[in-house]
This record gives sequence, structure tokens and C-alpha cells, in this order.
Amino acid sequence: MALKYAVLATLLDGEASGYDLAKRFDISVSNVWHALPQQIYAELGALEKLGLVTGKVVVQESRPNKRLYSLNDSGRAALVEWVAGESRPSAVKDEALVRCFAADLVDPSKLMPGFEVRREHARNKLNHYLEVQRSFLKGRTEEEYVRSARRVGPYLALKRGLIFEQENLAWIDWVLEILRQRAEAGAGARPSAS
Amino acid sequence: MALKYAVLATLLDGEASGYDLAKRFDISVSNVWHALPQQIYAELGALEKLGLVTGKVVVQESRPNKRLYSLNDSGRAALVEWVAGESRPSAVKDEALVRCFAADLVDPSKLMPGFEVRREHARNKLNHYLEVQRSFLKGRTEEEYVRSARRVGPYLALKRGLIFEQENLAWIDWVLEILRQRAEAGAGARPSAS
DNA sequence: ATAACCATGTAACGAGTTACATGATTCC
DNA sequence: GGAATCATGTAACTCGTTACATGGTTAT
Repeated sequence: MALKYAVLATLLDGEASGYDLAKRFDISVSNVWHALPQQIYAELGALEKLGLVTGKVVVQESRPNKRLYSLNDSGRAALVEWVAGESRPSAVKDEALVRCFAADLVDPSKLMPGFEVRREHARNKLNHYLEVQRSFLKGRTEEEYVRSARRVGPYLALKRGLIFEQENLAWIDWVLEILRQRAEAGAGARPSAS
Repeated sequence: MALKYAVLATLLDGEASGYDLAKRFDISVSNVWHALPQQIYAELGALEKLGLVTGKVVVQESRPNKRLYSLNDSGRAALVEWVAGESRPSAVKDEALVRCFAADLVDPSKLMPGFEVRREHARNKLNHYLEVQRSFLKGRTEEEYVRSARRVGPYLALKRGLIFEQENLAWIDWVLEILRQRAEAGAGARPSAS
């Protein structure tokens, strides 16, 4: 359901091909809703059948032809109707938490490499978000921005992803620190799950 | 995949029926991995076929009979082998962010009720986590706990959920404040998506 | 030359959600 | 008398992921 509206909302930024949309999803929408190109192509087809987007073929030389979609009045109306509704509660969904849960089965030092990799991922994602943030603010403070910008929605959403990744990183560092301490303290001791 | 190990890890706390596990998932594992009873029953069946858990029927009077499952050596070994692996990167996955993205289509005041409801949910969940935290710490500080407790994994995982919900709540409050300001400032003005 | 980009999908599979089904017992 | 608890599932469906398929063009 959400993908449908994520696609509609992304078309607010102007008409796009499936390929274009897949890119937008990668760059600026990934924080809001993640989707693979295959899903996007399928969704655009479905949305056109529903009459919520309008597609037209653009013939190109020296490039494959493409299908450009734009949000039409029905689509905009559907989005307006949906946007004020209630969202289902969100939660962290993360394999790493399951691994944590069983962490005490093994020597703490065994877990550290996995978390180091994770830290890298988190840092990269955070840096990406920070860049997107800079491109929103363009030197203004956040306060100025949310007071004066015509469109704030995308920024509000970005901010959630930013905070999430910051806290994720902080948590990973905290976990690594505890694992390090325990690896030292328990060197030689047998791990136990009881 | 993760559900499989979530079930195995939950059985570290002792043998349980599907019904018991469903409860544990609701109370203390929900933060780590969410699953409905139907999934748990199915997974337990699959795990028994794989020989990773051992089930036995317990006959009861004045209660339906039940099937008690316990983690066996194969299951424990599978968990040990899995636990040090790499987890796929996590991300927020939240309808509300999609709604945010399209927020500027409508009057800010229209969005507030949805976010108020959400704030309630977040507060309840946070309170639940705080209670679980108290039952872990039992008066000790966090520092003491992670230094001295035999088993820290579940606490590390809980902490992530706790932080997530705290930040979620803070973000919701921030969004509501911005919506309120904009509703005032733009009273009478026409909303625009450009 | 080789990689990355443009451009669009299909097919199979796995995971998660919703709806439905049953029935005794104990708590309020 | 009605709700909640114990106890276990099946069936249909939606959503997301992985693998596969194609083929020209531009940048290094």
C-alpha cells in the first residue's frame, strides 16, 4: 500500500520514467521508502491501470525508448485523501538485534567484526543523509528552513532517517565498547547462555 | 531467515509451547523481532523437522494438550554458527514518512490528528520498554549491569528499541510543533506542492 | 576493451498479514 | 452472562527479494 503512495508522492517532483524513479528512490526517497526497480516498474503499470498516473512513450535515438509517467488529477486526489490518514506504528526491524539477543552464546570478540562492518554501513548512510540535508538547507539553519520553505514534508521525513542513523551509529559504538570490555574481562572464561 | 533464529534464541530462556513463545514475542522479543502466533507455530514445526528443536506433547486436564519445544544441541550449534555473521543493514520503514513526503499537498492542520494518534502509540511502547528495562536493571545502573550481568545480549537489543522509540517520540513532537506553526502562519493561504 | 549507464521487464520464491476456525475453562 | 485465557492451526493474499534476460551507448 505504502509503495503505491510513495510512487505517487515521488511524482510530485515531476514526471519520470521507471528508471528515473528508481534513481530518485535510491537517492532521496530511500530514507522514506525503499523499493527495487522491479517493484517500481510493476507499480507504475498498476497505477496507470488505476488511472492515477498518465504514461506516454518518448521515442529516443541512440537511447532505448522510454515511458514517462506523470501524476494526474485522480492520482493527486488519491494522494490527498490518503495523506491525512493514520499510519501503522513503526518499529525497528533488524537482524542485528536478533543476533544481540543470542550474543551471550559466544565469545564477545567473535561478534565484533560483524558490528564493525555494520558501523561502516551506518556511517556511509549517515553521510549520505547529511549531504542530502545540506542540499535542502543550502546554508540556512533548520529553523529558518522549516519556517520559510514552501515545502517542508520531504525535510521532515529526511530528518527522521538522519536521527535514526545517528542513533544507530551511536548504539553500534556502544555495543562495540561493551563487547570489547567483556572480551577483556572474560578472556579465558567460558561463555554461557544461562 | 531471522524469524528462525529469533525463535531459537527465544528458546534459550527455556522450553515453551507455541502459545508461550507467542507471548514472549509480545512482551520481551517484540522489540527484537515481531511475529504473529501463526508464524511461530509454523516456524516451530519447520524447526522440528530440521531437527533444531525437540518437541514433546504434554497432556493436560482441564486445558488443551500442548506441545512443548526445547532447543537441542543441533539448534544451539546452528544459532552459534549464525550469531557472529553479518546482518543486513537496517532502515526505518514507516508509512508516516511517506505521508510526510506528501504533506505539503494539504493543510498542515489536517495532518495533526494522525500524528497525535501516533504519538500515543509511541508513548505506550516507550513506557513498555522502560518497564522491561527496569525489570532488567533491578535498581542497578546500566554500567553496573553491563559489567556484571552474565547475559547482556537481550539488554543491548532492548536498548536499541528504547532509543528508537524515544527518538521517534521526539521526532513526532517536533513535527507536530512545525505543523502547528505552519497551520497558524498559513491560515487562509492555499496549500501547494511545488 | 571493459565498465557503467540507459531502459524495461519476467519468474520463482520467501516472508508477512488478514481472515477464518474450534472449543473448553476460568476470571469478573 | 460475557470476556479473557489456553491452545493450535489452515487458507488466501500481499509484499518484498533474488535471479534471470536483453541490448545499444557512452565514458575511461
